[in-house]
Amino acid sequence: MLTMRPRGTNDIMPGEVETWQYLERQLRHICGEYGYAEIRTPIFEHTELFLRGVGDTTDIVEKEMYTFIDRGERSVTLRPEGTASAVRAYLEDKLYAGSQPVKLYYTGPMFRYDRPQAGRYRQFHQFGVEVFGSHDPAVDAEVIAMSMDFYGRIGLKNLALHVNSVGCPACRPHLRRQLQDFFRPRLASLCPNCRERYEKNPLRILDCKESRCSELGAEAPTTIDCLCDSCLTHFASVKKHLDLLHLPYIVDRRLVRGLDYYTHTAFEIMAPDIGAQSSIGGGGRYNGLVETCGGPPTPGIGYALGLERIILAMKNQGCAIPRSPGLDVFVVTAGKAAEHTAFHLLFKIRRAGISADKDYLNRSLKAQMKYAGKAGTRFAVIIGEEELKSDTAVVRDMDAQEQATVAMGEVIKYLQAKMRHAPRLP
RNA sequence: GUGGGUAUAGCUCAGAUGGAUAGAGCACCAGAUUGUGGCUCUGGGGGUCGUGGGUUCGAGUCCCAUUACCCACCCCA
Repeated sequence: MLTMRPRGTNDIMPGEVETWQYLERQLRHICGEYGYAEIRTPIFEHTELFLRGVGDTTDIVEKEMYTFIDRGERSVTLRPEGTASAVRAYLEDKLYAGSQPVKLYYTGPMFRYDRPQAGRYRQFHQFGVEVFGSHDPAVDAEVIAMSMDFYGRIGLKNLALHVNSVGCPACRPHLRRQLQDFFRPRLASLCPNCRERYEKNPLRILDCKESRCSELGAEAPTTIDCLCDSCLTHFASVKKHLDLLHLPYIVDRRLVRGLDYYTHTAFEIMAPDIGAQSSIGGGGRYNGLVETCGGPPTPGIGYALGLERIILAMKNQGCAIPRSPGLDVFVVTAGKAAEHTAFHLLFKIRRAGISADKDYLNRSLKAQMKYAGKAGTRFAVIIGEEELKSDTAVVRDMDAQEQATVAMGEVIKYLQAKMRHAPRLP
């Protein structure tokens, strides 16, 4: 146990972490372009926030939360998603009092106690955005388009964008009644799960993956059939705005999504070839959530994407993932006498803004060269007895296999000139 | 929470029907006429065979349990 990480968690090691940094860089960049500001909320919150915010009949709350009692006997929970915290912060820090809309983004680890599987972990990482304070369907389209824009920039292809409207408090009861009327005679044929859903949340039956249920549900009235006029208008406008951007989408009448707080627009992005957990992002509008959490009636919309699944999809699609460049310089010593001079030079090189390292294992010249070569270092700066005597250093270009003897005082200038005239190829 | 598969060196894996000092490739380290990397050659260090029980004269190999990983259900990112 001592040397094993907890189930469903991952170490992101050198070699892999560069991919994460790359994605985080791209995400921050795109947020800047779209006018979203970063928010950093705690990784744990009072349990009641998620009970209220996520919905206490959801799977997340019913069986997936990491909840514990702290030393002050408060029940706290490792966040299973990001929206609830954003809403809490919006209220606690009174962002509703400032200019609207408020456009936020966040990224970081989320926690759900679930059985690990391809693309599913107990600690996983999400990036998400939330927009508070606007009813405008164009915002729905912006949020959707922003996610699609991001996927495109990192080179993901063959994605399917599913959109739907799940209605509002005005049309939900109507839909609920229609669905119950429809399923009542077929109740016996539904899976046990869906028999429960019939009472608690018949909408979710449409989302069931059991083949029997989905066959039965094929003829069922869907959310779209029961939408009120304002919902229909809103949905039409969202689609119109997506059309304006030439964003292809599939109207998926069966798309419901598992969190209770969604109203109006719901959407999900699916990637092929990453296993059964094919959703790489999703979101929707949650006009009632802020009020549910004790705030003023405030419209909101957001989405979240899973970084692990994005990376999985990128690997499977062969997307280019930038590698970190090697060191610029490795300072090599031949003989112990040169150690002091080498150490001093190493720091002068670094202070000049050139990345550099040296051997700390007392290795032979040959071994140091080998190490430098393997690490992809651009230059070796070699100091031995002869160089000490003449106050010089040998600067070797590892790729070009050329070297020159340079006066010690000129080494940095020489390196800078070399790097300027022949920048390293990626 | 349910089901299936896997677990042997740092990595990828060999090790029929139980009986060698448990192997290979890659990686790592050191050498190849004593100050120079990537190729080649030679040599070397490394494994309580996931863990704990059991069967047996004898278990990496069979049985049970346990843990982890992989995959699927479920759900979702």
